[in-house]
Amino acid sequence: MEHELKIKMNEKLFLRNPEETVLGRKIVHHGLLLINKLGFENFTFKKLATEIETTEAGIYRYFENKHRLLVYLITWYWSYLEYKVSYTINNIQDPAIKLKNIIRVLVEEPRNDGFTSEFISEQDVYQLAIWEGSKSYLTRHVIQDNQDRFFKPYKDLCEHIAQILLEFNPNYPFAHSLASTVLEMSHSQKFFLENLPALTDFTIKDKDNKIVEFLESIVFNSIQVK
Amino acid sequence: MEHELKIKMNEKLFLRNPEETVLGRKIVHHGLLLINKLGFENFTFKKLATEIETTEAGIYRYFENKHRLLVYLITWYWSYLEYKVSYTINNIQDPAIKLKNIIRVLVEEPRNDGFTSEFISEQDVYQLAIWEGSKSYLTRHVIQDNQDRFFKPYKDLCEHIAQILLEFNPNYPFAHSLASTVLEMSHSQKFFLENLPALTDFTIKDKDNKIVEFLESIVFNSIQVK
DNA sequence: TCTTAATGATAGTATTGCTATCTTTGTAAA
DNA sequence: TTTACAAAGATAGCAATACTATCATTAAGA
Repeated sequence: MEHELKIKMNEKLFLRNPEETVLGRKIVHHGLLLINKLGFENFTFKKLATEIETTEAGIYRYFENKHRLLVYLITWYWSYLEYKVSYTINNIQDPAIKLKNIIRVLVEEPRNDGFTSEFISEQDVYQLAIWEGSKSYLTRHVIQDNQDRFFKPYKDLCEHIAQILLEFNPNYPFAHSLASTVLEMSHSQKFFLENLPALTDFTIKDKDNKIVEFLESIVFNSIQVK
Repeated sequence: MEHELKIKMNEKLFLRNPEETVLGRKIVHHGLLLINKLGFENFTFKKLATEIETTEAGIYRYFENKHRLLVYLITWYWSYLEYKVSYTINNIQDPAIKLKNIIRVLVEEPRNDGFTSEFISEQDVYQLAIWEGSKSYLTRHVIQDNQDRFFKPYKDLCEHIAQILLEFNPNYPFAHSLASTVLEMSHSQKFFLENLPALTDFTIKDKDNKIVEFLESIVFNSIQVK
């Protein structure tokens, strides 16, 4: 039995819910592919419209602008990750094992593992998160976007991880910062490895194992009770 | 006696060296201010031209496009940081003290401390690094830009810090990744603190001390010889 | 004084980032 | 079965962006 993952998206992210129509799903699906192909800066609604054989105006009926589409996709990813994290640590008692599982989930490129949504591919949205994730909040309207709760999935995920860090060591004073550090670095180190390898100690051959080791070492050495 | 800091910029970053002319320096100086004011996405050469009472075409004679100007400013910042790092640890033997000094230099907002260039304000370029720094490399042309050595100052700085980490513990296997983590986090955590505080454990009141503590704890717990 | 580099002034073009309007189509209630 | 209504298609248009090109003017240096 497949478990279709249904993520409740923030309604302020769109003008018309893209999940509900064929065109909407095409916009999200091909939007993701096209941003990944061109990079966010070179991506336009015009190009997407051509790709899916609709009109620019048609896309604007769903999303106010391309940044909203980006945030839509990235928040989907965070929600998806949060679900995956909850799922993988379910029934585990030992916070150390929980944390190890979480780090592995963060670092490993997702496979099609049954969480899949119909129209958002986990692999693709993971690549998007690596390349474009921080552009979702590095804007002048971050405060307003935050008030509109666009970053709630990210903050929830961070909070979740922070709570497990505190479960391990209730006196650790930087649980949230350490959680956001691990989240950010799981993307950055991967980007660096592939594009600016001098900023890391990994090689493509290492696959994900060394990044996992690195993040584990940071986490456990930090929260260890002395 | 003032020590004017002269940073040798990568020549591929510009079409005409902006340091050498009044207009060039105005472009860099006011470009920095205007990107900080508007955010990089909303910044245009047209707006900058109006600001400094020249023409768009005039600016294009110096920089191929606004991204090159961004990279120019950000690499200036990295070079400046590298200089500052070298300066602050000069004559210090103990790698632990070196590292503490470096972390403080990374986290503390620069004051006018005599390293100042004539036309680039350290405070402003520091704000730029926090808000727009990662956009300098999060592009589809990162590989080409890297081949053109645009990121050499960043990599040098990372290498420098990595070497000191290894001085402390020659067996630590993730010196470069830890160095880039500290570099990235010194910006991210600051951005989060000011804009998405739920991702941190700091408050504005804490000033920089807590971020310093946090980064110190990560670094020293990681590299400690067991 | 001549030369040349830098700047200014102006124009133009393709693309981007939208908004507006009008028509067609497909479904669903009356 | 007609009606009606929402979604999508088609088309137009407009201001801003991201450039490039050309020609005139100025300023400094040889």
